[in-house]
Amino acid sequence: MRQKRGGRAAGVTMEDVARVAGVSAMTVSRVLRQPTLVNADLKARVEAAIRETGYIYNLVASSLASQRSGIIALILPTVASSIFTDSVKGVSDVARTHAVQMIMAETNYSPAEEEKVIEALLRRRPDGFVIVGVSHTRATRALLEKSGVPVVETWDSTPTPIDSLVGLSNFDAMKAMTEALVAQGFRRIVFVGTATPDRRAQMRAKGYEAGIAEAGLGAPLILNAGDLTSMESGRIVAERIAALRPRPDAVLCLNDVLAAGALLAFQRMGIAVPADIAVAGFGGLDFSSHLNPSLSTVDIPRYEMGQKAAEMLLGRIAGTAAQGGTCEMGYRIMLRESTGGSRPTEAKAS
Amino acid sequence: MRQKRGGRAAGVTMEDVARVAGVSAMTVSRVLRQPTLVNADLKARVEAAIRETGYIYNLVASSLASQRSGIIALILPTVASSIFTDSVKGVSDVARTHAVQMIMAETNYSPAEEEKVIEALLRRRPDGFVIVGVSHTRATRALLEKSGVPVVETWDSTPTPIDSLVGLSNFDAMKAMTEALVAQGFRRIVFVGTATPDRRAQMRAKGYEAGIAEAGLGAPLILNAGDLTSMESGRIVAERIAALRPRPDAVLCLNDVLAAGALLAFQRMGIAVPADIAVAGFGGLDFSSHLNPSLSTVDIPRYEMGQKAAEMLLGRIAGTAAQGGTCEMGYRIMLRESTGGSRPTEAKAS
DNA sequence: TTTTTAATTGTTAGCGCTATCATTTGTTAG
DNA sequence: CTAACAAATGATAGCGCTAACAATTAAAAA
Repeated sequence: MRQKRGGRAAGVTMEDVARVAGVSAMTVSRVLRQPTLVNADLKARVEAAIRETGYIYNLVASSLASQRSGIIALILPTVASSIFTDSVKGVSDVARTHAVQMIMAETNYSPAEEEKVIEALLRRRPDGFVIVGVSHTRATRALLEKSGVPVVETWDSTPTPIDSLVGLSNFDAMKAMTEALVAQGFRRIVFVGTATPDRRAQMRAKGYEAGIAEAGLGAPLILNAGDLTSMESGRIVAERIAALRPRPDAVLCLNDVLAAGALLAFQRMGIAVPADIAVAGFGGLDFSSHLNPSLSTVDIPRYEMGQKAAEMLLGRIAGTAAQGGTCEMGYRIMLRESTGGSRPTEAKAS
Repeated sequence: MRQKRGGRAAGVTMEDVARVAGVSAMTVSRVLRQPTLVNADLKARVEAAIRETGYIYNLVASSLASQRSGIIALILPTVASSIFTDSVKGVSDVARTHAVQMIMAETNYSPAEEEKVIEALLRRRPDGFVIVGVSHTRATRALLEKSGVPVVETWDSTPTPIDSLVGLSNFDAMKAMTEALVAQGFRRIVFVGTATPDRRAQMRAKGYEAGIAEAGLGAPLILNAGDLTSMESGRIVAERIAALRPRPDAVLCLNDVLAAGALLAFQRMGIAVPADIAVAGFGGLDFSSHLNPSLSTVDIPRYEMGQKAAEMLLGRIAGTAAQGGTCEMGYRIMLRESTGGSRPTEAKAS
């Protein structure tokens, strides 16, 4: 530790290592970043000096000098939800293998907050963004476009991504599930959404409506579970549904968490699933298949979406991928016990 | 956009803003960081210039110059687990209100990986660390101590923290739950742990053993659920337990995920919970209270632990808190239907 | 042997900010 | 009216690294 400029303590620098190894700082830098360019003996000497001094490379200085932060930013609606954790892991795993660090921020499903969060992250000069969702404020889009930072949007679909897209058609997927329920013989299918005006949620609701309309089942019936996606919300909505007359024969939920909450609440009320009422969810979360009865759901490749998005982003950063790249992910309709399909019926899409 | 040094494109800098506003760069910096030191007119002029130029503050340069990154690092065993998401949110919420960004990394329950991860994060010069767990390699500890970066450990307890601690006694908590089960009349209580040699897991197992020993119930019985904590592991272990003769009358699991997996598996096998066998978990996860029967568990203040850890860390960073600060969090034994307590019995601790 | 070329290392000049001190201007006290 | 002080702004010198180029040396070609 040396004292510098007004007594500020500083750690070991590359210069210190260079002095110990008897080389220039640039050579130390090369050993760390392009070791093949350095003669083996010198390299060994430098590595010994690094160990001896306990030097820790300073990525802050490196980022400033190289104009590359080695950080990718991940923007999601919320970090405290089992729905996105697998996608986070997908991004994180890919990032790690490429020696890139990931920094996360949440928008709470609000485009305005998203704008703030993205602006804040831009100050760190990330090399790229993975953003969940395709619905942004005009300013957010302008900000990202002006910054010139590669962006991959995901978990939704659009013909006009900011940059690149790992798409998922929430509309198609939910419509397919609705059709599957109709095919199973259900006629009074109620949809459970949220009050939050989130595009992905809306697309799922619309998919349901389209499925109902095409089946000629009359007016769709949508209930909102409140702002929060939680089992508790599912429970509360289940109570409202139980009071409906005539009672629906199936409940299709925006996601598996709501569906599980509803399913368990019905059971607690003495309403048999699926005998009295069927329940289906969306998301293919791990616990769905373990419930009794097992929960029918739309399985989506959450981990793979994160993975794919990160790979695409790294391609854009490296310059090997062109702007406008798009990749549509599929989904699988998993009909399980909660909708009467006792054998694991599976339909594949895309 | 200007072209500089070999055609590299550069964005708007503070210098550009200063020129437009007709002030020095230093004044722009002050407007952004210590606005009270700047005359109101000038401030307005600078702010206008910022808007006009679309300037985005560069935290990389700021970090280098100020020796403060405005980043806190959070080290956890895994990001893809519902167990830690609330703690993450706790840290993240506090960080946000202090204009600090959080960067996360996972260790996969491996001290060796933790060492690597911490070294990698140290390169970003974070202002502090929140680390889940108190068990580290010698090198990790040395690294952190040498770096002089404030550290708050959490989710476990120790008399010798690296720096500060937001503690949780896994031993006490699990022992208390064991005693509660004994008090409910259970006599053949089996414990389900994991094969992973994780200190928190071990402490819980020891807590169970101590509870069994003190109750004079003979030899403890521990089964390992495999490496992964998942409902599937719980299911598999439940099958092994169902085959035991004489059959245990209660199953105490390392965490709620395993417990839920076991509970649901028992039901599927036609083994009634709690009539044939009781089940209890650990963690107080959201879904536990929604299961049928509702799952008895040890509720721990996950969100608050994250919050407290972050607050403590920020205090250390600001220099208002001394090293060695410790804060022990409590737990609550939640006896619910899965152990026969139909009324919500609650015992508080600490 | 001399020239050309490649491989290796070093030198220089920043990257875009901020700590520190110096300077200027305005206020208050003597 | 001037000295003494406070408040507001600016000038300077880095923070610790790397891009770009220069210099040196060794190997290959002529």
